[in-house]
Amino acid sequence: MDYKKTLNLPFTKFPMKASLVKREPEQLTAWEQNRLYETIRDNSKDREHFILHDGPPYANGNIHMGTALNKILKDIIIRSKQMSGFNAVYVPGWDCHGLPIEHNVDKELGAKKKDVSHDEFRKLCRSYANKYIDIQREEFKRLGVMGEWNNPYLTMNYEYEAVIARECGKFALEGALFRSKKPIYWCCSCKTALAEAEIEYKDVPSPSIYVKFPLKDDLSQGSPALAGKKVFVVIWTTTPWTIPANLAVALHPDFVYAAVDVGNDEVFILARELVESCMNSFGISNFSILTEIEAKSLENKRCRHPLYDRNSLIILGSHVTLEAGTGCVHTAPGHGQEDYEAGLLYGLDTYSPVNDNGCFTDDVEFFEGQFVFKANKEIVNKLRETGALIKEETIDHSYPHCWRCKKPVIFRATPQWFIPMDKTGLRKKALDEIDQVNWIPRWGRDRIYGMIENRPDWCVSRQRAWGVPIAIFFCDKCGEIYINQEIIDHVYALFKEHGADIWFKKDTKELLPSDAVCEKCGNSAFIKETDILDVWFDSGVSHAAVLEQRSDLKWPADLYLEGSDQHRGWFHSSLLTAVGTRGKAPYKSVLTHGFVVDAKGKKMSKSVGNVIAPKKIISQYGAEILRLWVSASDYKDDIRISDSILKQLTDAYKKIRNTCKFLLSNLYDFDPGKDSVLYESMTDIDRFAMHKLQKLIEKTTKAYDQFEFHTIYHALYNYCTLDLSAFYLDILKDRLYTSPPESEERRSAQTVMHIMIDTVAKLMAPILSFTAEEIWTYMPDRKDKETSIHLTALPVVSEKLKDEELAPKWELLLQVRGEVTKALEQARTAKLIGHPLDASVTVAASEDLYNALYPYSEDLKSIFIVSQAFLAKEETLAGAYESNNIEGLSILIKQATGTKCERCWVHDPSVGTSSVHPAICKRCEENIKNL
RNA sequence: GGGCCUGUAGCUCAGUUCGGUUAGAGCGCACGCCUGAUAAGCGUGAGGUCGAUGGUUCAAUUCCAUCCAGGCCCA
Repeated sequence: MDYKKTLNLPFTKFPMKASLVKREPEQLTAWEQNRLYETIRDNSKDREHFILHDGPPYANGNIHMGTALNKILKDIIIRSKQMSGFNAVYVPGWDCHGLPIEHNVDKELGAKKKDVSHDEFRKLCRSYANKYIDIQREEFKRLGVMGEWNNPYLTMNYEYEAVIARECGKFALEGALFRSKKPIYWCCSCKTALAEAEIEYKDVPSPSIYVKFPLKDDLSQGSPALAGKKVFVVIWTTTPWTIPANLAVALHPDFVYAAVDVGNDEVFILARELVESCMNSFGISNFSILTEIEAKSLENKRCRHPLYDRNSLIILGSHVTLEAGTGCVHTAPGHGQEDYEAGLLYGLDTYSPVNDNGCFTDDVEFFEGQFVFKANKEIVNKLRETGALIKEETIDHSYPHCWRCKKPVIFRATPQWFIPMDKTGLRKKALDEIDQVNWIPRWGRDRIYGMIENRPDWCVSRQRAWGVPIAIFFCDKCGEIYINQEIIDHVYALFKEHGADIWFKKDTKELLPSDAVCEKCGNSAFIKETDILDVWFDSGVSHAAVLEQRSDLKWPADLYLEGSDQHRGWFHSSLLTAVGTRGKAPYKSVLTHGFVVDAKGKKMSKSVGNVIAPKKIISQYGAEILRLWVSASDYKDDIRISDSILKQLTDAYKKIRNTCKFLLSNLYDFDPGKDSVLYESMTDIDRFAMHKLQKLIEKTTKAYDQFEFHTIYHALYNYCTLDLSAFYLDILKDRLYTSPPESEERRSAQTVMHIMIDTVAKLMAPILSFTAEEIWTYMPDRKDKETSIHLTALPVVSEKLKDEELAPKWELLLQVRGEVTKALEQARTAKLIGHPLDASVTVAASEDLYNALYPYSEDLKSIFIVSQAFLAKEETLAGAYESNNIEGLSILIKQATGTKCERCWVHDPSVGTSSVHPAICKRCEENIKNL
C-alpha cells in the first residue's frame, strides 16, 4: 500500500519562485484598479494624522540610488504609521525651478537661444521640468511607493508660485529683506552673473606682484625696535586690477608676524614663517628680523593705500594661509568672497568700482574707463612709479572662466537681496526652535545648530530666468522698498491665476496701484525687481505652500526625512522661512539618512564608474529586493550596495518567502473560523511558539516606532530561520503530516501557523509590500478578511499569549537540543546513523537538569526529531558525547530499535506487529483507521 | 583647512550607555545528512590582534589623545 496518500502533505498554489520583475508591475496595476490608495484614505479619514512632508527632489534626470533610498524609507514609514492607526497622507513633491533646468534647456537650444524670448524660455523650462516629473513619478511608483501621485505638489504650480511670492513679501513687510552689494562671478563679455556651476577653471598666466603698504599708525610703543623706521605691510596678489578697490590687509589671528629690517630704514611686516622665502624672492640678502609681532596687536591699525590718499585697514581673518604670498592678504571686499566676508565683520564698504563691461568707473583715478584685465599693466606701472612695487613676475595658476564664452570672469559686487539673520532676530529664534525639534540621530541637532549659528545673511536673489521673481517694488529715487499687505495680496492673486510669468510680462505700473507713492521720499516712480529667488526659498516654503494649503495635511509636519546634506539645504531653508514668518519650526522631528556608497564605502561617481542605477536592480531583482536592502541597512550611516549584498538579500528574501510558503501550504484544509483551537487547549510547544511570536511583535513594532528598520529585518529573518524553519516547523512536520486531518493536535498546529502567517505578513507589509500582499491573497478565507493587507493594522502584542514561565523551560530544552544535534552529528560522521530518525537518544543529566527535563520526557523524541529518546539521571554512559556547554550533560546515540515505519519514517518496535498493516507503526495504524 | 559623522568576522547587523569571565547572531563558505517545504529542508565546522598607535587603569573593543581610511557640508 502507498501510505504517502494517507498523509496530509503540504499543498499551496503560492509559487516558490517570486518572479518579482514580472509580478510587481501586475500588482501595481491591480492596486490602481482596485483604488487601494483611495480606499485607505477613505477608511482612515477620521483618524489622527501622521504627516511626513516630502522634500522635493529636483525635476531633472532619472532617479538614482539616493532618491530611491529616500523614497523607500519614506514609504516604509508611511505604511507603518498607516498600519499603526494613523491617517498617513503622503503628498510627494518636485522642485522645479532653478539653474540646472535652465542650463539644460540652454544646451538643448544651442545657437537658437538668442531668438528665444524670456517668456518662451520660461515655458521651455516648465515643459522640461514636466517631462522629468513624469519620468520620476513612474520610477517612484515602480518602487512601490504609495502616495498622491495624481496630485503632487510642484514648486512651479501657479498657486505654489503665488505662495513663494507671498512668503517673500512677508519678509519684506517685516523689514526682513534688504538690498546690499555682494561680489558674484561676472562675465564681462556676456554681461551676466554666473553661478558656481557655470564656472570652468583653466590654468592661465597671471601677473604676480608684491606691494608694500606704508603703515600710518605708530608701532613703537609695543615694539620699540621700530621707532623711527618706515614700516610697511607687504601683500601679494595676482589681480593687480583689484588694488584700486583695496580697503584692507588681512592677517591670520594665530600667525606670528615679523618686522624685517631690509635696509634704508625700511621695515617690512610679513608672516615670520615666510620671511626667508620672500626675502629670497625679493633678492634681499641683507636683512634682519627686528622683532616679532602678534597679529592681534596689529588689528585695526591703519595703512595708507599705495595709490590713493585713503586708509587700508589691518584686519584679521582665518582664511589667510601660509601657502603662498606673505601671510598679509590684500583685501578688496567688492572683488572676492572671502574679502567680502572679512569686510563685513569690520564694517568695510563692498567697494566695486567696475561696470557691467568690466571697465573701471569714473571713481577710479588714473584708470577710469579701462578694461580691468588691460589695466593690470598700467596699475603695476603706477605702483612702480610710487615705489610701492617690490617685485613683479608672472605665474601660472587656475583661474575661473565663463562656461559659455570661455573668457576669464571677474568677481564683482552687485546689488543683491538679503534676508538678515540678526536684524530681526531670525538667527536667535531659529536656534531656539532647533531645540524644540526631535533630531534623529541626535547629532543632527549639532550639525544644523552650528550652521545656523555661523551662517551669513541669506542672499536670496539670483540673476536668472527660471524661477519666481522677488516680487518687490522699490523707489526709483531713494531705493526704499514699497510694500504693504495689499500689494502682497494683489501679487498673490495675480500669480495664482497667471503664474509668476505675469511679473515679467506686465509693466511696473500695471502691477502697482496707481496712487502708489514712496513713503520715504514722496516719489511715485518705482522699479520692479526682476531678480528671481534662490530655489532654496522655493522649496523652503513648502510648509506654507503644501502643509497649510491642503486641508488633508497639517502644520507643522510630524516628520521631515532627507539625506544628511539637507542640514544645509531643505531642513535649513524650511526652518528659516518658517521661523521668519511663523516663529516656529515647520517640523516636529527630522530624520536623516546617509549616502549610498559602493562595496568599499566609496561614493558613487560617473568618473570612477561605480554607479549602480535603481533601474538595473529593479529589472534584475525586483523593487522588493531594493526595499529589503533599505530595510536591512542602518541608514543613519552611509549605506553600501554591491552585487554580493544584493545576492545576500535575494537569499534572505527567498528564505522568508519559502517559510511563508510552507506555512501557507499546511493551511490548505484549514478554516480559521471553524477549525481554530483555543489557546487553552494547546500543548506547551504550541504555546511556546505563540510566546515567541509575541516577542517578535514586541520587537518589531517597537522598532517601527523608532524607525529602526534594520532591527525588523534581522528579527523577522532570524525568526523565520531559527524559530520557525530550524525549530518549530521542523518539529511540527510529523504532527501535521501523520495525524488525522481534523485531529485536535493537527488543528492546534494549524491554528498557530495561521496566526503566524497572518502576523508575519502584516509585520513585513510596510517593507515587503508586494510579497505581503501576495501572501495575503493565498491565506485561508475568513469572515471580514480585508481585501488587501494594506488595509489591515500591524499586530499588537497579546499579553495573554505570552508565557514568561514557560519560555525559560523551552529555552533550556533548546539548549539541550543543540547538544543533541552535536551528538547526532558525531554519530553521523561515524556512519552510525544518517537521518536523525535512525537514532535513539539517551540523555544523561545532572539532577537539576534531569528534573527540568523530566516533565517533557515523552516529548523529547519529537523535539529532537529522533525515533526514541530516553532520560537518565546522573549516569555515565559509555561512549557518550559529553557536552562542553551544559554541565553534567552527556548524550549517547544508538541506532533506533525496531523497523522504520513506511508511513511516518519513525523506527518503532510496533512495525510488523499488525496483520493488516505490517509496514507501519501502531500510531500510524491508529491514525489511518478513520480515513 | 574647518564643522558633523562612521570604522566589530567575506557580507548585513548585535554588544561596549555607567571599562571586567573564552566578543555574539544570521548569511556566505567548507563538510555532511535528507529527498514528504525539493532550483527546497536539516545539521556540524572553520572565520574577528573589535581601523592604527600612544595614554589613563589592576584591567580597554568599550574612556582620552593622535593618526589612518571613508562620508556629508563648508572653505
